[in-house]
Amino acid sequence: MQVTKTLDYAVRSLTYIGHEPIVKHSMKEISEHQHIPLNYLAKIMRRLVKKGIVKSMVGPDGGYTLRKSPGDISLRDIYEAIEGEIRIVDCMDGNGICHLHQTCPQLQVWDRVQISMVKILEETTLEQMLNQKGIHGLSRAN
Amino acid sequence: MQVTKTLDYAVRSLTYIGHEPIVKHSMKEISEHQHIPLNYLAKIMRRLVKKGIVKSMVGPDGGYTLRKSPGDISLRDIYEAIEGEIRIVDCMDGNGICHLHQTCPQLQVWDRVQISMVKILEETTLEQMLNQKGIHGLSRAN
DNA sequence: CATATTCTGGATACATAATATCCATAAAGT
DNA sequence: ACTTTATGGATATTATGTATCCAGAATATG
Repeated sequence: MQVTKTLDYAVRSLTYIGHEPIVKHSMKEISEHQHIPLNYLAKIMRRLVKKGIVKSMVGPDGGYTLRKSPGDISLRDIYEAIEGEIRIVDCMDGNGICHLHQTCPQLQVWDRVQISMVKILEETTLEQMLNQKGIHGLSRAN
Repeated sequence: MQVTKTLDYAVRSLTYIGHEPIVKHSMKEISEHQHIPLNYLAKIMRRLVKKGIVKSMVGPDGGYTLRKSPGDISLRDIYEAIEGEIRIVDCMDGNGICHLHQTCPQLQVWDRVQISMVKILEETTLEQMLNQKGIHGLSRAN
């Protein structure tokens, strides 16, 4: 139940690019500024390209730009580009039927958790994150 | 970002016991009825014992009972017994300082997600789950 | 056209965590 | 004594996340 490093890398790359959405940013540049292993970043960027979140230009002076405006990129978009469809429980087999029990006492709770999470991710845009610098000392639920 | 099988096992065991909270249920019995590998279940039960969620009796006709009433056991209790403190991002090092950036655009969102999740888990008791049989076809956020 | 630069795609290796198994021991009932 | 059941720790197995490598394609520049 944790945010993966990979997703963190993706968000960091996008916020980095998002600060100058028009300028092209090369993988090398992103990698260095955000401390992300270059080769791994390559893999991440491919997924973001494939999902239409960033645009890529090959060749010298190539790099990446945002394809949409920061306000039109939700964290859900990013999440799903990296991790695939959001699904916090994996209790369903191919037929959508749990082979153990016809009735599952847990399903409803996890569903609520997931729905609430999706809602927040959907409401949060890259733009909002870009405007959120300098916020610290948040209350953590310990 | 997924519920682990282990946590699922724990909840299933507890709902199983919770149906007859007074009766002692042996690991063997739970294991068979809930299709959980016996030895693995042993490990899980130990944690639930240690956290005061179930009570154990050794010897013939031994087994487990709930230590508290189902209404007093929250899913958060179970989660934390199994997984430890809830923390969906692991971006903090020992000093609580992110060594990469002084300002993190993501932190606030993940915090919101976590808080909302903790809230739901805290509000949900074992009792509620026990009364939730037969609920199906929930809307999943796809 | 030749060259350097940068992204692409797939294969592969490595690390870490989740899951599972095993065994020797202690507790307790008959 | 003997059987049953939980305990504790060690270890193995598997899956997933993370990282590396390399050959190839696109493209700008001189």
